Amino acid sequence: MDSTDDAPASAAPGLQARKKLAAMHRIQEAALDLFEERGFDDVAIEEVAAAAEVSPRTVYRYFGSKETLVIWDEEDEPAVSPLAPQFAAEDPVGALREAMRAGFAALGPADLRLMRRRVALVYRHPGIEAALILHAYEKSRRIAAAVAPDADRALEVQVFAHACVGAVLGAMRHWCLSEFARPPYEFVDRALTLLEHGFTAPDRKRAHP
Amino acid sequence: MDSTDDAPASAAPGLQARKKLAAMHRIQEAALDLFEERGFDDVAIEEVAAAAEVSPRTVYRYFGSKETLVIWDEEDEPAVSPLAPQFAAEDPVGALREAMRAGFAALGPADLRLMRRRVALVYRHPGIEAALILHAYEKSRRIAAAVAPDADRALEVQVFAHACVGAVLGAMRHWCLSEFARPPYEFVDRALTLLEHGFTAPDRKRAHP
DNA sequence: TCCCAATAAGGCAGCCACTGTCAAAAGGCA
DNA sequence: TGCCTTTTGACAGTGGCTGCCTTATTGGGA
Repeated sequence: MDSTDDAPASAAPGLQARKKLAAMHRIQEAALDLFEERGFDDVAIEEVAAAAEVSPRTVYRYFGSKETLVIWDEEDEPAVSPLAPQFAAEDPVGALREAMRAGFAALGPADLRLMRRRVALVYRHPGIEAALILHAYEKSRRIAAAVAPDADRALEVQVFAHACVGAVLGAMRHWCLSEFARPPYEFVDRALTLLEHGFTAPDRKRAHP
Repeated sequence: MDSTDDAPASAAPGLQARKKLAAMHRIQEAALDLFEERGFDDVAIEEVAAAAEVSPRTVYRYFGSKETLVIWDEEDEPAVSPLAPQFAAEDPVGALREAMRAGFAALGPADLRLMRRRVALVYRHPGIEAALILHAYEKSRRIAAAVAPDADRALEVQVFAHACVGAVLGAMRHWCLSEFARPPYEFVDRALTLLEHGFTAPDRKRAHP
């Protein structure tokens, strides 16, 4: 049905799809406002819906869960498949690093501000964090399955994927803990460098080199 | 009731604590039975409580959430602090490997059977998996904070901790996917070996292109 | 042995996340 | 304009989870 969009498939998302996307942004904005003001647990979906001027049912239809209101990212969905071939390359960590660098570089100031708000909420509420980690794990496993469909390497590739998720989420967490003092890519870069070198003896990298 | 443990608690867990632990085991057993029979989503806490002959309120008091009925492990709690000094050693992956090996070796056949049931349920239901991942992440962060309280190494240690969690969970997942054909430690061992070597070019380990 | 504090368990009422269903509305096409 | 597809909203219901209060159960002292 909608998968093979008509003539202007790639560049034209369709009219209704745009309206839906605009509504999602409006709903997420309203949700973040309320969550920051009164806390995630003390805001009912009904209030978010009222603030965004849609019905509660529509909020659930679009987002599926309360946590998704925070972790949803428009750029997140189409980025799955084109990433896969990158990881089949010689240097998968380098590919991920480059993808993250490009991703952050493409963000405008408004996008970055939005991401900060979302990250801050994620690490203030374990339930949201759990949803984010699971989301990242599943996404990484989809990529892993695309890279290595054969069974004997599946474990290795998946462990690598999980490690990447752990590295990126750890970086995001420390970006948040540092109160966003430095650009997020620096944290990701440090985390990924660690993955490359392996963990034989991380204590060697102690205070005085 | 089967409270046959009238013997004085040797290690000082207290009498009531023992009764509570016995009840928790009984409740978890009843929950696993029902979840396996009819699926996690189609079993209400009320039914679990009835099967275990306690009140629903007590189930929540003991476990806090429905997912915890599956992921709870008696051995899980005291194992936090004694693990920390191990990781400060020269070879943290080796320390984890040894801890896991010893942990699995200490399991009796009944324990192993219980773990298989729990793992199978975890990977059949994303919500339970999310709870388990979050639990593992938080535990790993507690250990990480104990190992490296200083701020500048915090990111590195946390990334390492997350990577370990990803490796172990990936191993558990493939243990489950293999239908528990081989001992679980083999999967953990393979996953941890990967962490040691780093991810500079895992494709080099390919079968034969 | 009995009684009394302290703690744990049960019962009850309620909130709210989430879902299925169906009717109303909006948009596209002749 | 009228028909048809898709989308949205309203309603009702399920069940996870919590706070509050009452009722057992336990342990200790007179």
